[in-house]
Amino acid sequence: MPLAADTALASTLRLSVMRLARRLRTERADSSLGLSHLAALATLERHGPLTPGELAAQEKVQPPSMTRLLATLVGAGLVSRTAHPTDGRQVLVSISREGGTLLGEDRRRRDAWLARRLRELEPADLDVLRQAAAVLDRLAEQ
Amino acid sequence: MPLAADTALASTLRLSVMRLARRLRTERADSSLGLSHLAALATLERHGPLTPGELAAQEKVQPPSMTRLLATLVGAGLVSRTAHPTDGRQVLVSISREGGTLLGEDRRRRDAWLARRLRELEPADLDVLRQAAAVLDRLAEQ
DNA sequence: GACTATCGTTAGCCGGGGTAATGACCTAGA
DNA sequence: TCTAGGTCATTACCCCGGCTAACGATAGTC
Repeated sequence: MPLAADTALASTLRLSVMRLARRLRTERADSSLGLSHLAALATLERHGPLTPGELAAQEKVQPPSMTRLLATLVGAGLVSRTAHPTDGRQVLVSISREGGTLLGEDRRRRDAWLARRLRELEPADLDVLRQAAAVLDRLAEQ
Repeated sequence: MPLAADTALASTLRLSVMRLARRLRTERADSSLGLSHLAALATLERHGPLTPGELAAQEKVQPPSMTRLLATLVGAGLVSRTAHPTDGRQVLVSISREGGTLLGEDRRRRDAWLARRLRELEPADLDVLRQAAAVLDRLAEQ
């Protein structure tokens, strides 16, 4: 009965993923910036300069929340605001050199913990994870 | 060079897990109770009656936060407070029948989405996930 | 040239986390 | 035995990061 097997797998897989996600999240208890700040920074790095509105949409956050978030980032010198070339209402936000550096460090630090744990696994397990990563991505997409 | 391969895997695996976790989290946009409430409820179901302090420790939360959280749950009739048999300072908190029911429903609802997605995968992919779940658990533990 | 729409921001609310202080109760030592 | 100190839950209060509503400035349109 493949259907019953699927729901059982769904249950255990959900718990496993959430547990590891929580662990990964807490393994970043520093950097003074919240997750949302880092996420916004990462999006800016990926997409290049964006308006606050576009960034808010990307991050699934309301514009006022993004405004406040940007105030923090600008204050820390991690992003900069520039005037929009043609539309006086809009603003362009771009990541600064410092922002890119901080992002890289944070990413490296978070990967470090997981990489250390991975080193304790059997090669066969690593292979499973390698294949699983792709499947997990397919599950999450859309 | 297995070390470089590990850090690359760490990076992609971290992103995959976090992405799926976010997706699973948002696939629960209702039930009026926050994640912390459900987590506390689940812990009570797993461990049986606990004192607020023990529960707070389990949930990695400070006691005052647990007090407030419990106030909500008690108010909703999902848990009940009883006096500690030997220690007058302490309190025992246990999940109620309604709490168990609500927990089951929430779990079922969350599993449903994932189970539906799993049904669209190849059997080989399912096998990978089955093996991966165990490995992910091992990564998260401790 | 006035009217409307859009954009970013400001003002203020709320939930859920934290620390500090409080009160009830237990426990050990004089 | 009773008193001093420790432990537990709770209360009071603050912070952070979401949200909606309201507002000022600028574009676009008739």
